Amino acid sequence: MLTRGKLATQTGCNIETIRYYETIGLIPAPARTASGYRSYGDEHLRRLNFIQRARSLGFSSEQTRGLLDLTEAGGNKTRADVKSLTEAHIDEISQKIKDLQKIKKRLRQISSFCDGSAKSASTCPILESLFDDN
Amino acid sequence: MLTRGKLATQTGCNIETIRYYETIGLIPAPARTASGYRSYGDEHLRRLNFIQRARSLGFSSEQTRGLLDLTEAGGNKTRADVKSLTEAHIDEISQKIKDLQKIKKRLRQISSFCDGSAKSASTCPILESLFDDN
DNA sequence: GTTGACTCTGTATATACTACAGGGTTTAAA
DNA sequence: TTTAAACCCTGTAGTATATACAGAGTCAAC
Repeated sequence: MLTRGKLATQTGCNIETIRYYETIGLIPAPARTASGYRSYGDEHLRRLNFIQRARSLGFSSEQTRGLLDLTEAGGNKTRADVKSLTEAHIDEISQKIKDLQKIKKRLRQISSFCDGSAKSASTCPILESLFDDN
Repeated sequence: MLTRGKLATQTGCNIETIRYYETIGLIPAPARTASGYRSYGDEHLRRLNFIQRARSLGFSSEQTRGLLDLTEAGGNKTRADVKSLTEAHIDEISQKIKDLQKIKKRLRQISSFCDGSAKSASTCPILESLFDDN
């Protein structure tokens, strides 16, 4: 249904990256046309969208594979296995959300401070706080 | 105050990565002892902690530098500049949080499904939904 | 004052892409 | 129907972001 180029366009993924993901086994090798062109379906589209999102959120290829593997535990994983893996991922994601919210809070302070009238940003005392841990 | 090794230990950053960040200018070159050892202070510690966090959240080195630069707009940026940059970062971060929340929601569904009693995970119908966009 | 842990620099390797070259295929206008 | 643009194929090279290692110097403690 989809050529590699169309898959790239629809996902926003670089066309070469799609081939790369195939070589490292992150997306399955698609069917080929008679002339050898790759032919992708909706499954590839959804999978690639998920991979893109996970990568942009700081998950490595291996972590992303781990998330994807939850969906295809081919009989060798029990529900208990999947559950504990899933819980671990949930904890990790919760931490990421917390970290992002911290940064967002700081940025909001910066933004509202910048509503002031001074010309230069260099005198802004709140900026320093971007480094803090709270 | 801190050697490179101690900075590595306290931040969880690989010791070689610290040198790398120095070569690409992500952290400033620290003072040196008489014998040439790097000597880091609290400023380096906080900056490196922030870098680590930002990188783990999917910000590139350049994006991280952009966030850090907000704190040291050396007179050449107006408050309006800083504000619009900051707002853009806030939007980006909000999107990341949304994406993480979506994934987390799906993982929670998986987790609660796995409380069922069947032995194999391969029959779990919810797993498929990990790929969806909602 | 010697040994073990640590640091220095330079360079090599790994991971995750991204780009390019040389050639075949598809599409659509001339 | 030919032919030119646009696309796909493979292989390979380059870039970004680390990480590891080798050989030599430094520090701390026993």
